[in-house]
Amino acid sequence: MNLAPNPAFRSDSAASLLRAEILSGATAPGALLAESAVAKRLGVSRVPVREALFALEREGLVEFSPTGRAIVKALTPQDFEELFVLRLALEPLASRLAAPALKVDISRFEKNLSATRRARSVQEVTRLDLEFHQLILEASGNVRLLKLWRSLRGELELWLGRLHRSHQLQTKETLNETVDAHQSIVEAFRSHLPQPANA
Amino acid sequence: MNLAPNPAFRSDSAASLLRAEILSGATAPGALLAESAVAKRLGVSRVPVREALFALEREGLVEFSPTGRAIVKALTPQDFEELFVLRLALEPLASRLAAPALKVDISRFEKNLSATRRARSVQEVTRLDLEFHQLILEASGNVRLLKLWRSLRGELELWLGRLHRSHQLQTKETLNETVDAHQSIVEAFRSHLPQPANA
DNA sequence: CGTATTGAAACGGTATACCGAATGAACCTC
DNA sequence: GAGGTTCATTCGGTATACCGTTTCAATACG
Repeated sequence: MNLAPNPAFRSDSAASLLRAEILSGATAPGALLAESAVAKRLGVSRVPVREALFALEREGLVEFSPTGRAIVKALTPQDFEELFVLRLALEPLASRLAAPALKVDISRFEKNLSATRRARSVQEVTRLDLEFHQLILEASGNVRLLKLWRSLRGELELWLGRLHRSHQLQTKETLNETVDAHQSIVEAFRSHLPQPANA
Repeated sequence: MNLAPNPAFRSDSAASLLRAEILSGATAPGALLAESAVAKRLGVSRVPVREALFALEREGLVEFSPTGRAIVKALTPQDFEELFVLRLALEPLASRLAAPALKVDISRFEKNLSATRRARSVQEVTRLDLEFHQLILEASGNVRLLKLWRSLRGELELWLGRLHRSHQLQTKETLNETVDAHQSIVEAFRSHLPQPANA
């Protein structure tokens, strides 16, 4: 029997830990992530830490100084503008691609939608919103498009987390707008689908 | 005095060499790029080779097997379709962003355009075409958009190179279509620009 | 003849060590 | 006291070594 092909690489573990720390705000924006220090703290050598930092850079959570130092990304309002423009281009594109070719269960969308209706915190809404759009991206069938979107998702989560911690997100509006928008997308998908034979 | 901040890292050199080999077709699609072998061939250790391979993966020239082996990407027609769809989404977006905010010299575009008119090989046309669009991406001011596009550029070059080597590109049509399209884009930019005060 | 087994070679993930460059603070100069 | 210099420390880039896993071909088995 084949074992799992990936018996928990240390670099993946390191990336997960650092990712959680950054998204939770435990490590401040602009903070230096020195390889040696992180390695000692996580109990591994510098090599897997190095790879974890590269991975986090691809996710947009970390950036490198010209001399190769890894620092926690500090987002500016202009960064948010850029991300918003790109979401507004990529996500509708994914919808157009997914609509005629949708092969996966529409039930996954409905499940997400009802979970969003039951959501009780703004973090939950934003998390489910991102998940909803990721479902669209996956259904688009364009793996490169999904990759591009993923490379933005980390930064979006980073930004939303910081906004939330500074109490600049309003729950009620976010929830209603999100549910309405998702509802209409699901309807559009349903109208393009062949009639389901049964439950 | 400050020296250049980057005195030619071995990992960059390794990436450049491997990139050239892959784009020229010297290393066949699907070929294994074993770290040890490449390291010995280039006269460096495995570490910089490793980083070079990661960089090439971001560029889409290399992909990793589930067990971590790096292989030269083998493109399918579906891959080309995906790339085409994304170009068709990203490049017009960049044009729309660049048109009102264009700050850089329009002369750079004109220089590229006239070089394209003088081009005498299909490789030259495709290279100048990619460069033209990269100028637009840079003028858009959206650095994330430029990054996304860059991550596709490598794969496009890979594909075009292979098409060319199998004689599936026609020079004449490509040239005329490219020049016409670029011409109209430059005109659009010009009409949105303030009148130049002088030369 | 096709299929399972096994064993050696190859490969990737990680640890450790070394080195030059970058950094920042104490020090000196004016 | 402000600005430049020096020097010890820190940090990243690279080389080398070790180990478990994967791979693949030779071999044994049906």
